Amino acid sequence: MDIKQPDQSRNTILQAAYCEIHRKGYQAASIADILSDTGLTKGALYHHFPTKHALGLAVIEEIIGDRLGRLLSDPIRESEKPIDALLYLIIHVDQQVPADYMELGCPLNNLMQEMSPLDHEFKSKLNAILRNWQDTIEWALSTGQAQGEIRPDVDPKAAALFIVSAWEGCVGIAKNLQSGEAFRTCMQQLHDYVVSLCAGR
Amino acid sequence: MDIKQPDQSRNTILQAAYCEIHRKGYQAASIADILSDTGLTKGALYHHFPTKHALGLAVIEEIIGDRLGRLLSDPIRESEKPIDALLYLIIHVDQQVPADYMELGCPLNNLMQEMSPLDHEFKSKLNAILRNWQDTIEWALSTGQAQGEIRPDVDPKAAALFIVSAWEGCVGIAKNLQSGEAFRTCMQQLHDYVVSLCAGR
DNA sequence: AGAATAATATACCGACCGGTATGGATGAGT
DNA sequence: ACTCATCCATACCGGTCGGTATATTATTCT
Repeated sequence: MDIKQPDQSRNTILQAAYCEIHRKGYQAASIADILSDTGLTKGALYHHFPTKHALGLAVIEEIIGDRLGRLLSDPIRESEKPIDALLYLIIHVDQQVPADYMELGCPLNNLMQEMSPLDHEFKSKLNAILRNWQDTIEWALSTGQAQGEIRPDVDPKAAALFIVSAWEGCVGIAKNLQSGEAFRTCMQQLHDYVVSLCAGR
Repeated sequence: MDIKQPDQSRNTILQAAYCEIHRKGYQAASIADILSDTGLTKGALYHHFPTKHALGLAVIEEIIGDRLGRLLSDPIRESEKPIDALLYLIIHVDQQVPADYMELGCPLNNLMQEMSPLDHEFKSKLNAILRNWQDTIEWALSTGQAQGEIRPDVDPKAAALFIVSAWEGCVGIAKNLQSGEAFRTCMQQLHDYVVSLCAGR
């Protein structure tokens, strides 16, 4: 046995669990398979996490929420022209994401589809992430209205809800069709929708 | 034991499997639970279906495809003004569907999300249903163009792909939020998108 | 240095799963 | 009425799952 590194072990398990869950879903992800990739065993896992359920929640909070925020919210929040940032993201998000995302889909959406009707803790944590994303887009639309870019008759909250819904829908359909081509044409249509919310069109 | 009715038994099992899969997903749906609702046993099931896999495929082909076609394609195909039929469906589909659809989501989308990356037979059969739906909407848009309702610069195939994607996205998000309200506002935005494809806007 | 505690490995358990083997009941054909 | 294929129930199997009990090793504290 090597040196014991609790924090690193915990993180190794979290990452492996994330990958396994992303590939197979939460319920089909087996503890044994998660551990086989790492050099660790059940003793380590059940020392850091009381149950598989807790491990799943930790993956959501500490990995998925974090990554999604960094990828989809931060660029918009940090931009002075959030609508431009949003439009840029819609078109170029497929280039900023690991290659397997196309075939495996969005981890957030996958888990929501699988677990939200089954477990209310999963549901609330996943919905918090979704809400955060939606709020960001709503903020972008409101800011766009203040800047005169977005038409004043647009309802930012409703439009933001639709954008995240359509976005996840595009990812899901592209995953089923196993087609990056389909994803891009689909996101191009979403791009056109957002443009249709802009003033002077 | 009662009188033997092979066709009815097969159909009973198919329906029970459909409900169980709709509630829990394919992998989490257990043979025992499927049968417990019906009065039948494994002997009956494995007489009519060689494996759980074959049962799942039969559910897709004989139930899901059928229902989706009846609900979402036939009204459009049979209408003389398909765009109006499409817009009507987008707004009123939530009233034409069993109550549990809101919390359980679309059976087609659920299965696509779960199984398409895992099994190519599931994927191809599910994609065939999706393709059929998309083709219907593409046909509606093309017909709309011929009737002068839809702008000529609209790409019917791309727009149809986006509509089904966004549609499934709306259902999925509404399922996670457990909110019929969210579903309706979301579909209203999809409605507005389709209207934005119409001429004279 | 010694004691206490944290961290990890190993072996094991009961529950459940999909699937099978077998046999009995039913109905159709002759 | 006898045969035979269809239909279905029951008991059982091997395998996998999440989880536990326990022992051992590493670290930290006194």
